[in-house]
Amino acid sequence: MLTIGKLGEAAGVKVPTIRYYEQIGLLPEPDRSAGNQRLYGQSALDRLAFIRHARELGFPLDAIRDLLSLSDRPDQSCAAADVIARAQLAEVESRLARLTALKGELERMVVQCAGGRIADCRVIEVLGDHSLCATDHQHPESEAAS
Amino acid sequence: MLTIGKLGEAAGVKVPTIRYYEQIGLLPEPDRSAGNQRLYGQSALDRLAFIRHARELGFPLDAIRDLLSLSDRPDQSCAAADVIARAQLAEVESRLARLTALKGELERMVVQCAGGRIADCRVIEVLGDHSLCATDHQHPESEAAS
DNA sequence: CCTAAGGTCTCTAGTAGCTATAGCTTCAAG
DNA sequence: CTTGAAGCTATAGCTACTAGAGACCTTAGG
Repeated sequence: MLTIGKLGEAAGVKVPTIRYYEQIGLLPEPDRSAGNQRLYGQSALDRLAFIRHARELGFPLDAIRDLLSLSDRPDQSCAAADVIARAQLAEVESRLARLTALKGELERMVVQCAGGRIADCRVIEVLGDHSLCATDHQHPESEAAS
Repeated sequence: MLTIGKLGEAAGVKVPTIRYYEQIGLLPEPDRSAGNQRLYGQSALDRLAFIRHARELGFPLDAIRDLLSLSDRPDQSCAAADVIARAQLAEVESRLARLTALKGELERMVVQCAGGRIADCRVIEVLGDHSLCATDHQHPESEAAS
């Protein structure tokens, strides 16, 4: 049996994050010690490692919730899991495309900056005038994972 | 003079977002009509367009705040602006690298899924076992822009 | 001049995915 | 037995907005 600290260490997840996952129902409420401290077994560790790995791959918690409930029913079709993974892949690809365009624009901007006064600064100028841009860079929307 | 709706339309920014920018001090408090409605002039439009463009390029609001105050002092060196832009470029490059790794992993995962039962699903299996991964994909941290 | 529609006002709360703080209790080592 | 680390709950904060409630203003048509 692991305390929450040991569990976090084993799974590479911070302690408050584990409590947060429990709070939002991603992890079941564990048994408690006589002194009311959480105690976890192997299944909690497996589940938390799964969550962490999916987070690393950028899956949102809602998708992870679905994936977890799928993995709890091993006999069903994996089509649903495939759909979720493909959606995540599409999301990553679209973010990649936007970021690539941004990178080009930022590079152009930085390279052209001659290092003089603000009044001549290419960075400030480009920011103030979108028509100086090569692309139509639409907002890079994204998402985090710790 | 523009109402907040016209300003938003002209700059491509939603009305509540403009009020939000005012609230956090990115935009100055504008004059008001007799009926207490905000009225904006050209300078507000320029400033808002600058902000929008910088957001599209992924700059965080704090960086935009700095860039705006730099652009208000045209005679100073643009070194500081250059630093901010280069930091943003570095951030974008690092996100790109992480996303590229994620994309590879997700592709591997999806391609290997044979479409059978959950118990055999490569997607679920890989998520549950990080050692099946090719890379050490560290968390993709990111950031949004509308 | 009146009315109706649509724009604007303020304020509050919600989103994702945590992180941080305060003030307490429990546990393990010495 | 004491002390310091680790745990507990509860609340608030982070980014950058978005959504909603309920009231007020503005303007075009009749």
